[in-house]
Order: sequence, then C-alpha cells, then structure tokens
Amino acid sequence: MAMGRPRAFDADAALDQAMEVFWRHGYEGATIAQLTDAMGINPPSLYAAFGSKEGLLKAALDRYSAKRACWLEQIVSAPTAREVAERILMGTADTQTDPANPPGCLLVQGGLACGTGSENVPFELAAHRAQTENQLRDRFIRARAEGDLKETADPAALARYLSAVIAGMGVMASSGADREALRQVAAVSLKAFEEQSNS
Amino acid sequence: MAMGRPRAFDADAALDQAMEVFWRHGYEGATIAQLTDAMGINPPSLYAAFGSKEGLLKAALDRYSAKRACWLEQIVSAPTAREVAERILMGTADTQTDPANPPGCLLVQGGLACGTGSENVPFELAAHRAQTENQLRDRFIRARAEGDLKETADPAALARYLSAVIAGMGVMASSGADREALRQVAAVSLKAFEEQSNS
DNA sequence: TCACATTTGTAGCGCTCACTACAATTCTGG
DNA sequence: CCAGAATTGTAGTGAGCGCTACAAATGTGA
Repeated sequence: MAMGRPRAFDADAALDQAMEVFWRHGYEGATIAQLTDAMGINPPSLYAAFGSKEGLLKAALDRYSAKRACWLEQIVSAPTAREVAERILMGTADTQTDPANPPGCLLVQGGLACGTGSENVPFELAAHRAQTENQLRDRFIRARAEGDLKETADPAALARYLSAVIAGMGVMASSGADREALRQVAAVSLKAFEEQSNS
Repeated sequence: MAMGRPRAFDADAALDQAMEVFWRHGYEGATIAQLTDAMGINPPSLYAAFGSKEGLLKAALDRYSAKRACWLEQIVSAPTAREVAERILMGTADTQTDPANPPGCLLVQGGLACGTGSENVPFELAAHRAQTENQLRDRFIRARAEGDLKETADPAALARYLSAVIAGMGVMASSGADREALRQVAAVSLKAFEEQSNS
C-alpha cells in the first residue's frame, strides 16, 4: 500500500485563518477566494480537507470553541458565582475588543440570518453559543447548592442573562464600540448579579 | 407637460414586505428575486423606486425606525427611569417573539458583518440602533435631573447597557428562544436598574 | 385626440459565486 | 526503482447574483 502525497499545509493554522475571515465577513460574506487566499491553499485542497464551505465553517467553529473551552474553564473555576460573572463579563469586554482578532464574537457575527441553502448556519452558531450558557448554568446550580447564590435565584435564568449580555456586547463591538464602553456594560450587568448573590 | 404612467403599487406596503425578507434572511441572504416576489413588483420597478438593493434596505430601515419611534415615545413617557427600563425590556421580549414578525430584530439580524461591497450595511444598522440608545440616554439624563436616578448613576452607561441587553435578546430570539426565556432575561436585567433607582 | 412622460413586464446582461475535472507532483510500500 | 495513493495547481464549470435595455402599456396636459 502507498500512502499518497502528504498534505503541504497545517490544517489548524489554515483553520485559524478561515476563522478570521468568517469572523470579519460573516458566513455568507466570506468567499471561497478570500478563504483560500487567507489559508494559503487552493480550492481543491480546501474541499478535500473540509468538504464544503459549510464544512469549513463547522471545523472553524469547533476550533473556536476548543480554544474558548480552556478560557471558560479558568472562568468557571472562580470561587463564587459573582466572581464567575465578573470574570466572564470583563473577559468578554477585553476579548471582543482585542485588536488581534476581528471585533465582536464569531458566534454572533458569523451569521444570525442566512439565505436559502444556508438555513442551518444560524442554528450551528446558536448551538455553540449554548455551550457557554450551559456551562454557566451548571456552575450556578453548584453555586446555589453551595449557598453561594440565594435559594431564590434561578441558575438557568442567570446563565441565560449573562449569555444575552455577552451576545449584546458582541453586537456592540462589531459596530465599533471600544473596550471602555463594553466594560461599562459589564459593570452595570454585574449589579443585576450581586442582588442574587450572598457574597 | 405630461405626468407619465402612475405607479401601480403602494411603496409603503411594498417596503413592509421587503422589511420582512431582510429581517428573515439578512441583507446578503435576501435576493432581489425574493424581494420582488414579496413586494409583488418586478425588478425595474424596484430599481426605479429605490435605486439599488442597498437603497431598498435603507428605505426599509427608515420605515422600521419610523414605526418603532411611536413605540419608543410611549416607552420613554413612563414616569420613572425604572419603569422606562421595565417597559422597554418587557416590550422587547414581546415584540421580538411576536409571531406576526420574524423572530428577533431587523437591526441585529439584518447583517452584523457583510462581504466586500456591502461594508457599510453593518454601519447603517448600527446607526439605527444608536437612535434607541440616544433616546434612552436623554431620558435618563432627565431622570437624574429629576432625582429619579441616583446622582452616582451614569445615564449613558445605563442606556448602553439596555441597548446591549436588547441586542442580546435579539440574538437569542433569532435562534428560537421563546417569549418566556426573553422575559426571564428582561427580569434579571431589571435588577441592575433598581440598584440605581430611587423609586 | 395626440405628443409626451413615466411605469410596467420580458428577457437577458456581465459577473461572481461555490465547486470540480484533470493532469502533474510527491510521497510510501514492496 | 517502480506501482499506487493522495495532494497540488491550473483552469475552468453551471448556476445564481444584482442589475438593466427595451418595447409595450398607461397615464396627463395641450
């Protein structure tokens, strides 16, 4: 048996470039030509490795989520629910205005509404956003069990709330809001949290 | 002088239909064929009346904002800042899940990131979103002057916060969140407000 | 009634899109 | 060193995009 010509590009590095293009232009706004240019490969290589434009997006989303997972681990390991909220809100304000990346969040700007033939792209993004919300909810359930959140607090509602604020910050960042503006939003959001907290 | 053949369609009614298409599919996802079908006219009529696809979007956005303006007037006429916040949050939860419209908000799903040639579409949407934020800010400045908000409260930050939460609710609604979920978010958001309020 | 101004419907323009056929290239197993 | 397997670069493919030329239709003013 022969094993064939080896791939001449690094799939993860190429995915990082594709991620940035989707992030900046959205799924429908990103063209194959832009993607292949950024990835430094030709269309046949792209299709051999990822199957389709949508397949490439899914791979990029998985990579995005994988990177994000470590970051989230750090955040939910904070000692109290209030501190989890503070870290994720302030952290979001910083990462969404990090000049190393396009402004905002790939999971928001990637595409909330798409044309015929790409109807499942928005669902795909939503599924990834839900990961964060679920992780927060689980953390807050634990926080309530530990007496760290009031008995009357609703962990799922709090997680959903943070998820909404984070998405909203992404919308603001995508239209040019600066870091200070996002931190202000984070600071106000946090006040809603302190009311539910025992710490 | 002759006045020419009169237009055979109602521009506002046609704009309502176009608005819905942009709302559901986003700017780039909406095709001229879908738009003309929904509007009940042919392409030349569309281009004679609105100039271009982007011109049509702007007209649809203006109409969207005009309708929204009355609604907002009602809201900022509430007696206290806290009640303004409650009305706009709960009202948003309802309108963004109104089955008469596509879910979410046109100013969010219309297009946060677009491809080459449509770079100003996201800015256009952002400008319309800013109208709401400015109106809220002005209302909160007044509220603080009236002693209705604490002296330490920052009207601009509060308006920005509400604007972010509303955008975040739009993101959630676009991916299928139901009315109850949005109301939960609204309820939690409101707690951040009560802390700044004297009523 | 007739010249003129404007809209309408038909048909199709050039262009770019996502995607691929194909042959040359580059590797491994024997 | 060669046969086979996989990737690479070139050069397109058909389809759908935003948009428009053109002639027929429909109104107004003189």
